[in-house]
Amino acid sequence: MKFGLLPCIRGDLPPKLTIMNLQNDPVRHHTVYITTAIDYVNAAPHIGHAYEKIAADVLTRFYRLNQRSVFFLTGSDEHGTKVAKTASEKGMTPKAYADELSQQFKTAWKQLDIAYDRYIRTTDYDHSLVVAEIWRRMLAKGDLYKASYEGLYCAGCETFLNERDLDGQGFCRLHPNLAIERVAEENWFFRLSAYRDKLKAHFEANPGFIQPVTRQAEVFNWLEDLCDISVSRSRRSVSWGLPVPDDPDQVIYVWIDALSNYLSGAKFIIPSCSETASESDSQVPSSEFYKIWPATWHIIGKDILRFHALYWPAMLMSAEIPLPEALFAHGFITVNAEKISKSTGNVVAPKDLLDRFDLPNPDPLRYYLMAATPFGQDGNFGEEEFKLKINADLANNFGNLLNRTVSMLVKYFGGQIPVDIDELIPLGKPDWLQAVHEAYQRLAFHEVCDGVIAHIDAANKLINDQAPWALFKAADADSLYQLKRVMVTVAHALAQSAVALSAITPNLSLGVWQQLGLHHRLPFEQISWQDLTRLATMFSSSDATALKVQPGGPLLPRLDSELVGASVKKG
RNA sequence: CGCGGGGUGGAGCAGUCCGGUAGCUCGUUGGGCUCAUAACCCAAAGGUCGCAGGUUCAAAUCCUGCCCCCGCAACCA
Repeated sequence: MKFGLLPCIRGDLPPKLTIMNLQNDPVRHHTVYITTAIDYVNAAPHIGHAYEKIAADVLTRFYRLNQRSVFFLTGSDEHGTKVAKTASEKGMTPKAYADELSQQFKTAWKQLDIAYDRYIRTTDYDHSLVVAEIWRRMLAKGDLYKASYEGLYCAGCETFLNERDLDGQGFCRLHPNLAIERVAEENWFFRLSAYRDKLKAHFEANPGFIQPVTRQAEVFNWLEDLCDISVSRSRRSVSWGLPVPDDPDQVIYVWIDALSNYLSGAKFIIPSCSETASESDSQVPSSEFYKIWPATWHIIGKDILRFHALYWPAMLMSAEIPLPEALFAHGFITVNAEKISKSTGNVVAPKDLLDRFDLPNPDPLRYYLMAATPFGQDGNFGEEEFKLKINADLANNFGNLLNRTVSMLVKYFGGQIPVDIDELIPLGKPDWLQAVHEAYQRLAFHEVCDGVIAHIDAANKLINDQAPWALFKAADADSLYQLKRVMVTVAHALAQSAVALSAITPNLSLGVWQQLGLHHRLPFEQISWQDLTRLATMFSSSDATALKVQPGGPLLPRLDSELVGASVKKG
């Protein structure tokens, strides 16, 4: 028996959809709202968690670079049986345990320069108010009903399964070693099936809603047998969770609780000063809410697409709240081609990884994760690949270009960037900046990296072609003028590249900016993407004040082989 | 009829949705340069884009069938 008490109606699938950018409207001044999945606090943060947060952070920094107001939310999911169980094994209260783990996540994100605006915890007070409010709205809409039934409960999935979810022996396909329990209890259900047509209509009207597009067919498949879902548990089976309003024997099911975090994070309810005051004292939603909501991007893992593409929009429709603009489901990464798992011992804290390679800042890790795999596909973090990629792109190309450029500017011009030239030498593809910008908007971060590195390549080639050292040696007027043009062109390319890549490598980009002596003219924090096209004026004769480079040594030391001698695997 | 991902020069990968000279990094071979982080630049070798049909003027890309690989107890994005 399906847990849906209503029959499932099959219907036509939406036609194949094409990608469309809904997020690029330049005239929009509404805040860009970016969220990540909230991490379950039953395990310490690892590189897989970090991957998603880095991507969201990159996107956030990109929008900020474009002078958009951005609100970036991340956080943790802290309710549920597993947390309560682990906490009790450690002799802690669930809350104390969640405090400890969520602090670990916050620390990890700080180490990776994840610049979130709020870290939400599902144990936050305002979140509990939001969940209750959403529940009441869904109830008032008539979309929640109580039903008694006997269902097949899988403790591993923490959910009830359909017959067809079981294998031939009557076990859950995902958890074949766990016995399926026949549970009869009175639970609350959400009338998800009633939203099938509305969801379908929404997908059709908003072809960019589910990204990447390769995921759309999967969602349409699920749409076919959309059934009502159980949204509560009895308190005796799940004690650690938010209570169902006016039904204290029931605890709200994890997804209603977890998904609502996106509303809480957007200040759906701002609690009164006194916690004793009821939320009814406040305006709901708060006056701040629609300054942030709807979400521009929900960045999620491919495993939770179902909940975000179906349950979440239906919940919002039921609660009469506008839907988010888009979801982006990324892939999973393996470590040295192995799935991240405790049993293989390859669960590595991001900080440990930085330490192992003796990295001065998280930029190489951020860069590798963004550059090595198209966002949306599965990827791998391989130590050897990491070392090669970082050395090739960041040390040998980017860092070394800066180093040789600054060195020559010192040697030939006493460190002054010569500004008395008429024009720069054409370099690279004319529209490369535009292409990179467009790649950011598509979350095609690997294209961003490729595009910037290609421009840096072009600058390296220019130096070899023009041989500044020969021009300097020739010392005639024409040669010296050409020498200036070459050096300024390269410095300009470096500056542009640094800014273009700064969403991914904020620390390295700042280093470039400082070494070129640009920081005093235009503080790095104040640069916008629009400045990139005007940057040339800083290097032209129209601006008479000379720029002086500030040599700072190698931007990023090469990763030497002995540093990776130690395996990522830990005993 | 479980679900999903993938098979592109020696290695690792883009490109596939919207068909039109097969691209990148590493490696290999030869050469160049000396400003620079044993770096950088040039050139060369190396691919029947898993197989077989089909559509088309044209297929890595679209359609059909097939083969192979990977993940799916728990931990776990």
